[in-house]
Amino acid sequence: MPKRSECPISNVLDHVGDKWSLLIIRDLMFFNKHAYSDLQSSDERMATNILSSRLEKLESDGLISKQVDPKDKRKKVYTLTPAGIDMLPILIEMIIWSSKHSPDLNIPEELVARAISDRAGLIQDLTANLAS
Amino acid sequence: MPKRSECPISNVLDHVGDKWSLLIIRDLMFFNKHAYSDLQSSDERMATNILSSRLEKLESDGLISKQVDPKDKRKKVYTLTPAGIDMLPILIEMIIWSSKHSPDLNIPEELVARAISDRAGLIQDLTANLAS
DNA sequence: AATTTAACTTGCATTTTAAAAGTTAAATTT
DNA sequence: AAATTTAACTTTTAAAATGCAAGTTAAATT
Repeated sequence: MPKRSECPISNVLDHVGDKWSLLIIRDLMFFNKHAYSDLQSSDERMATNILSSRLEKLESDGLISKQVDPKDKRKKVYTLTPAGIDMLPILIEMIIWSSKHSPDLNIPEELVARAISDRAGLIQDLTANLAS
Repeated sequence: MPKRSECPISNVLDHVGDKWSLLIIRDLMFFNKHAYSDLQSSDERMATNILSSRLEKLESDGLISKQVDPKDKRKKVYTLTPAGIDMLPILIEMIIWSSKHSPDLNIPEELVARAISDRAGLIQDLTANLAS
């Protein structure tokens, strides 16, 4: 996706403005998924060709990186780059929005509680965990 | 878009997970645009049929509302609902992300500075402005 | 050596998008 | 009052993206 404007919001959407990319980032961030098959087995059931094309774009956009698993060379290990990790605050605000406006969803209550009462601490902890 | 899962992030994407919807919300939120023609004239140049379909979905999702302008009955006035206003923190985090990772963009420096140093105050002020 | 697993790619039908032109009702101009 | 312009769309059609199923390849396991 070419740059559509100078707008910082439009810019983020140029990277992750679709139904799937942020779910990949979510899985890498919150669920410790690192393999292609892990990502494919999420509840939203992304088609394999779409997953493939999104991983390719996220990697070329610098949000994720891909390495061969040294223990099993069939496997690829997908991880977030610093730019990908920095999407975390956006995801947290989405969680907060849904907890307020879609109370019908099954959202871990303690996560929401901490996101609201200790946002900075939560971001700090999750970021530290991802860096390691 | 039907609900894809119980995930709060997926849920937000079900509402605004495309390249355009959040730009409409941005224009209503930051640029005081309220008319169809205003929205169409943004830098990103959304096609008129897409704008129309997105406005329809955002309204049926409860993020915006539409009224006839009493002063000029040709005009419709689009405004954010409380749920739409509550997307603000998500947009702010996007601005912060872009300021950090796409420094080539022309982002109002004072906005970014305040978003970082006085997030709560900024949200408070913008929200108050939108409520009126 | 044969089978299974992981990570994809390919082919094709369906859906969505984009670009351009057309429609309708209300307001403005002549 | 009639003609023109404006605002908000809708329609049409081609191009692109999506979704589903099946197929491929290399590495690991049996």
